[in-house]
Amino acid sequence: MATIEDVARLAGLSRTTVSRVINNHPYVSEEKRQTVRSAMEQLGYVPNSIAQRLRTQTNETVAVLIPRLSNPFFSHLVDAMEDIAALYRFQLIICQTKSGKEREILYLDWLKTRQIGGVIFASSENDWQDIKRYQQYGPILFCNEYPPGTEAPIIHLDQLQGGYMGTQHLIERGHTKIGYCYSGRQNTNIRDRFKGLKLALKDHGLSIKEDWIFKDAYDTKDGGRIYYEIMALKDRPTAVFTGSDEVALGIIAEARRNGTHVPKELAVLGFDDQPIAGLMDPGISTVYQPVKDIGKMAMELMIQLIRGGHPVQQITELPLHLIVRAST
Amino acid sequence: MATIEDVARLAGLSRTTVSRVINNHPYVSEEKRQTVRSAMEQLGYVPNSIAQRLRTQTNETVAVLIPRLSNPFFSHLVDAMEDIAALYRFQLIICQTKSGKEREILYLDWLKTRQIGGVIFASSENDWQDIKRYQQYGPILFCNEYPPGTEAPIIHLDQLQGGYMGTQHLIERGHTKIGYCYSGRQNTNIRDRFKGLKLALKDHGLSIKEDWIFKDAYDTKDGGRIYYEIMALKDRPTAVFTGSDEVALGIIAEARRNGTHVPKELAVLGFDDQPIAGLMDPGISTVYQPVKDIGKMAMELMIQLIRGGHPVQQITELPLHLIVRAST
DNA sequence: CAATGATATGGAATCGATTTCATTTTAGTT
DNA sequence: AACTAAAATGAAATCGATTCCATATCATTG
Repeated sequence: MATIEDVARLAGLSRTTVSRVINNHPYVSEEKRQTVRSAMEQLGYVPNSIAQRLRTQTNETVAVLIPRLSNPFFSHLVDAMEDIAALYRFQLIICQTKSGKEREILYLDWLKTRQIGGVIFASSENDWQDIKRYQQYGPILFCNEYPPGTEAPIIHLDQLQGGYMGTQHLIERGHTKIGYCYSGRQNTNIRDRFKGLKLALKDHGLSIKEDWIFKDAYDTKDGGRIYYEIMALKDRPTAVFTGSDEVALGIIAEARRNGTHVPKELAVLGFDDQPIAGLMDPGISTVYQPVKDIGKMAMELMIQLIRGGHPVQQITELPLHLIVRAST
Repeated sequence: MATIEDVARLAGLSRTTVSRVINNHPYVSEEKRQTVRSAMEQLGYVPNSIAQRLRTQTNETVAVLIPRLSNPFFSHLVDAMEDIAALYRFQLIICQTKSGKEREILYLDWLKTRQIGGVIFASSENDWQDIKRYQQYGPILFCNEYPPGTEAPIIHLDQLQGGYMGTQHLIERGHTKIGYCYSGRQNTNIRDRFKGLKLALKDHGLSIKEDWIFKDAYDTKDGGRIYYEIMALKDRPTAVFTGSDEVALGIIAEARRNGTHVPKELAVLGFDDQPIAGLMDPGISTVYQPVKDIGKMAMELMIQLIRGGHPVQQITELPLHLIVRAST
């Protein structure tokens, strides 16, 4: 591998001049510039970016922490982030935390050892106080989810508004007995969404029964189980606000198998607007989250911060959109 | 940020000794070892890995080139790769090529500039000759797809066997008029799969009509269109082997809407075994690809190569599995 | 007791770039 | 022609580690 030294020698000039040519600095005569260029060409020289990073103390790599990539929400989020990163020639490192506290810290340590320039949390299990101490090593920001008390830039979706909007839609369709499913995990997003639901109910003089709240709702299988749990109730909800399209799909599939009409006997509202939602028959009404938008915004901001911007404790909140199909 | 120099000064020892402690080298007395340890502790010192990389000329980061992350096949593949990378404390960099030749080369240049230690191609648009020249800068291997003539390690799925197996299944179900859909792109995988189909037909004294080959089949929408194309034919296939579950889903959905019975009037075989395949009613028969397995194997091999293994021109081929549901 | 090998430690070179500072050359002004 | 500012160039320091080589101490052995 040719080094800057080799180029300098071949060109009969100093390393300084070669460096100036590489970095397009002024005060190099056109003649020498050409000499250097051809020497670089001849040797197939490219600057060693590790050496550059060490010298300039910059690191144009961003780590993104997500629970797992096979979750479509996160793969779409990272997809959008990578587009922006590539645009600025930044590198994007994938870190799957598997929702583990220790894994998160493991990846944060990469910030400490200067392996990466900044960290975007797309989900987080640790408390803010434990993450905070890493801020001194580089910019940290949150996209989508964030721990309570976060003192760092946050770009997220207005889950409260999403919960409110979805619930209001069900109420407008004439439902007064509305059920709710959620994963059972407690994070800001899930909490806010539930707050939105309760707020909408309250604003319309309604409330939710304890029996109508279903936990551990992650996938289609859970949806199937929840269908039976609903049917087993004496006082049943006539509509369910599920936390995900998968769960909605599970409920709808089981309902069909058992001859329960959707939405007449049971209305089902999904969340996410994943491809399946539009393809099912009946199509699943759902709440669309502008994932790509927050992904792009987060990466844009991160790049600015790494390039020397000042981290402002700013909160950006994007609205969710209701997509009405046939299931409600 | 504390440097090794600071630690040495505080401990009253040389940088050499501190380095020896960091790297667990012998010939350091237990006493000094403790002195160094506590100095490191006191200063909150961690070695700068950029400096380490420069000095040791090692780079424990791997770039994975995929068309796009929102394609579930690739997000699952990368998921598996990241698990292994994390295990060895390697970094995984995501590179979405958007199936663009130039983008591929852009990322390959990162190998040249030493930003990354090795590259895994999960798909590739460039010819082998154009990729070959980058081998001198670090290990390159192919996982899933590869250009003809590749002289690098390949880990892939036996698409020929997959095509054969799927076709044989349809023949066993009594079909003699079998249609085929594919993306229209030409890569080794798609070609091999088609070869498998033709081979199975030939072995049973059958053949395919030009009219029964449908191109530009990427998603559900295309599936819908293809359904009508099939129905418009005078001499119709009674079964279709689609290149993806999405396309199969599109055909099935449109068939149902038009009262065409699946599988009686038209049998549909998918590919990939994506979650929807099992959830649909009727469930989609499909060909399952052990994606996680090739992902893990590829990353294991890459790490060995980066650690100084000898790249052998080896080809690892994993079999596909048939999953029979209700659509065939 | 001298010779030898194992253990411990540090000085200085090195990895491959950028940048400061000093020096020389050129161009412009009076 | 003399003077000054701008342009061009290079020597050497620097980023933060590792490692080669030299040297010093210690224990062991014949």
